[in-house]
Amino acid sequence: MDTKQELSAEWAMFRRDCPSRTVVEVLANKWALYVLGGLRRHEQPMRFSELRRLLDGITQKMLTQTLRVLERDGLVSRTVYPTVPPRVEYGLTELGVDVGRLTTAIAEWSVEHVQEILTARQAYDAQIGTEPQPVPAIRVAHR
Amino acid sequence: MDTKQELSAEWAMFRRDCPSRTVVEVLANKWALYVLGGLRRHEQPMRFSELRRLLDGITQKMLTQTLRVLERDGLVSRTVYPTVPPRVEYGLTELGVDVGRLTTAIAEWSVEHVQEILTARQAYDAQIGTEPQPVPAIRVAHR
DNA sequence: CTGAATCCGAGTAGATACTG
DNA sequence: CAGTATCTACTCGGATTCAG
Repeated sequence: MDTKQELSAEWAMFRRDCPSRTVVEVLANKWALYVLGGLRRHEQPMRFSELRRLLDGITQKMLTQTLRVLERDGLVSRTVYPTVPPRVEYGLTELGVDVGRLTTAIAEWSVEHVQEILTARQAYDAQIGTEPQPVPAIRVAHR
Repeated sequence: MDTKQELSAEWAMFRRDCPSRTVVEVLANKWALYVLGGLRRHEQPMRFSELRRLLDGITQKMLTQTLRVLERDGLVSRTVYPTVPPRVEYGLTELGVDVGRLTTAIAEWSVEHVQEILTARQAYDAQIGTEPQPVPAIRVAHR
């Protein structure tokens, strides 16, 4: 096959030019994760303002932006009802439901382990400044 | 219990003041996801430069920064060998291995579905500008 | 109600140079 | 080798205003 740098498929995903990176860049985002998680939990389409209320703290701008990106990637569906005032509903596509399992897992894991992590942070922050005891570096041949 | 806005636990994670958000903000990051994924795949501690090579495209600055954050949160362990030249190895803690399952799942899902998503993007981008047919909005009483 | 448009400060990320 | 330290360019995200 390829005579170049033999790169097993399992490692190719770490390469800069792997197209999957563009997908990861969309998913590895706080609001994208919560939008997918919120829609998944609700189990049915939600209106813009409904999502806005659920995702406490998100601005209208970020919600719009996030929804557009997810819609573009085929993870979220957008339905406009030509009424006055306008009514727009957002739901997950099949693909969105699928990846939603994963993003939801991240959010849930965070809830389950938040205490351990907060403790770790305290420990880390505490030993800052108490560490700098420049051990008289042992010399070792470096290969 | 709480007389305030009855909020079932399943929805509390979406609130702005839920501590778990600080964890999600760490995990919902491209490089954090790849660092955890890379260390997990390698199955054994990796040196700084080794990780740098694997995570094609990451700058030394971002790698250092990402590793610090993950170390602070107790997901990554850092071992310094007092040799010359210095040798530092990074590995996953128990907690890191655990969450690594989830972040790896995201990365793998991205690889598996990148084609569908690329197609969705093309479709979305194509119908931009061909859509604006202002349907003569049907008037509907609003509530 | 559902956005689009703008302004703007803060934080992010890259490139580069230097150190133990 | 494994960082730290800068400097800069740029993007993100928030606040505000306006519109269909």
